[in-house]
Amino acid sequence: MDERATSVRVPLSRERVLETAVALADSEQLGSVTMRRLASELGVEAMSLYYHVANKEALLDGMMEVVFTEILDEVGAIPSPPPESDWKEALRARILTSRRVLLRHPWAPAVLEARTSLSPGAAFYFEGILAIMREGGFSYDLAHHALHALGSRALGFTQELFDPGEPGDEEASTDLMSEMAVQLPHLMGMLQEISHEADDSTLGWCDDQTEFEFGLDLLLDGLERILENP
Amino acid sequence: MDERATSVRVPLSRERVLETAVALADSEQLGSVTMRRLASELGVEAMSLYYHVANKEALLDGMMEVVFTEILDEVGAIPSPPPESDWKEALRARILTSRRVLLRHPWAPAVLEARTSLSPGAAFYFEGILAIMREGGFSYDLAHHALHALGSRALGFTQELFDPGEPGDEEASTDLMSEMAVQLPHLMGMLQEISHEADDSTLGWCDDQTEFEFGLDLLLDGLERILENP
DNA sequence: ACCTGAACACCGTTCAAGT
DNA sequence: ACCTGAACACCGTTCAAGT
Repeated sequence: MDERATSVRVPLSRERVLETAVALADSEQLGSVTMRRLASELGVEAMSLYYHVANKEALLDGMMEVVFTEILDEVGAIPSPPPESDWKEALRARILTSRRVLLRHPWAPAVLEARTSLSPGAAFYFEGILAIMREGGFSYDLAHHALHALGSRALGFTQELFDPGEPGDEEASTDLMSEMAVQLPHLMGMLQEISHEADDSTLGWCDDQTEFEFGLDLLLDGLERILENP
Repeated sequence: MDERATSVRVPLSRERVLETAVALADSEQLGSVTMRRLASELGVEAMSLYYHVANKEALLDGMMEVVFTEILDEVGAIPSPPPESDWKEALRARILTSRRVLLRHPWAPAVLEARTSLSPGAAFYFEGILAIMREGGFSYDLAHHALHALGSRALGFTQELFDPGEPGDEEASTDLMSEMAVQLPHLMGMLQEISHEADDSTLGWCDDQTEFEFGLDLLLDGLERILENP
């Protein structure tokens, strides 16, 4: 039950610190990862962490390296693109693989956006993306534009700007609803139509995976057009 | 010089609190907006703020409402699209206007992404976007896909995942550089080519505005194709 | 080499109290 | 009605000290 009860105390190490931090963020949330809480999870005092990690920023960087290692592992499992192969399919597969890993670490996108410098793990990931693009005939210039256009989609995520929540939820005050319908007719129209369709969809209200792939394919198709008619 | 020296103390109000908070985040950074700091900026004790604002979360929501009011003001200044007009141009103009406002409030995207519920200001903004799409012949279903595909681009921003920094900066250790060139040939190739081109570009290293418009047009053109060949 | 206790300078927030 | 002082439970981090 209690790890701290084991007779031989496992000594701390940078890896153990980072992996415990990742597990903590996974099972609770990023906010739960404080130096004190993480230390207690490891059966140790907060200050001991500073022996293995420079400060909290370094801790977050280290957590991201753990995630990138996972991504690169899974992406490496994909057979590298056969020569002259379909760059679009290769990119799609790599990106959706990265997405699958990030879905296991929902806190990672927020950390990633806060970091400004390019970490080694990220560099290797983008190296792979660029290799596929070059193989597919992209100039460095087009590849550069493509990376910006994809943005976080190149890593398999987009941030939802809002969560429409359950329709008709929270009191469902008909007054408020009808007032909204008057002031926001199109928004209400869309929400109603979408919520109706949710009935025959499998993944509920807004199927994020479907939406992600829709946007991704829109961009990939657009890049293909530019590539073919420069 | 010092507002607190004026004989008549301007009483606090929700508006004054929110506007001061926005100004503080603009001139410094979001991290500078603490209850204590904001209070001292207003010549008041931290606890006084709680009379006008429920808590820090409500303060951030209020700050976003200030920003959305600005966006809606500027967007309203654009003549609403003449009937049967070009939806693509109308969308583009609206989105680039929102972007111009957000560039004045660089902290706003981060706050927006942290919030989960749809604020009134955001609702009105998206209502306008949807109205243009519907006018242009979008079904609610396509409009819904389009909103997801655009993501934060609908509001005029994308988050840069990393800042490549000055090339050859930070010691410019040729050892490190040549090692990177071996392990990351495509990434280095792209960065070198891009940095060369920066010389005849006006906006420096990576012209964000150009990149933003490139990605935006890729998506708008893609949507147009879907609309015309359903 | 590795871990710790005490302390510092910060947070957001409460509560009872002042005018 | 509006503002405040003192206090609480948290942060990350330092530093000198223990083994």
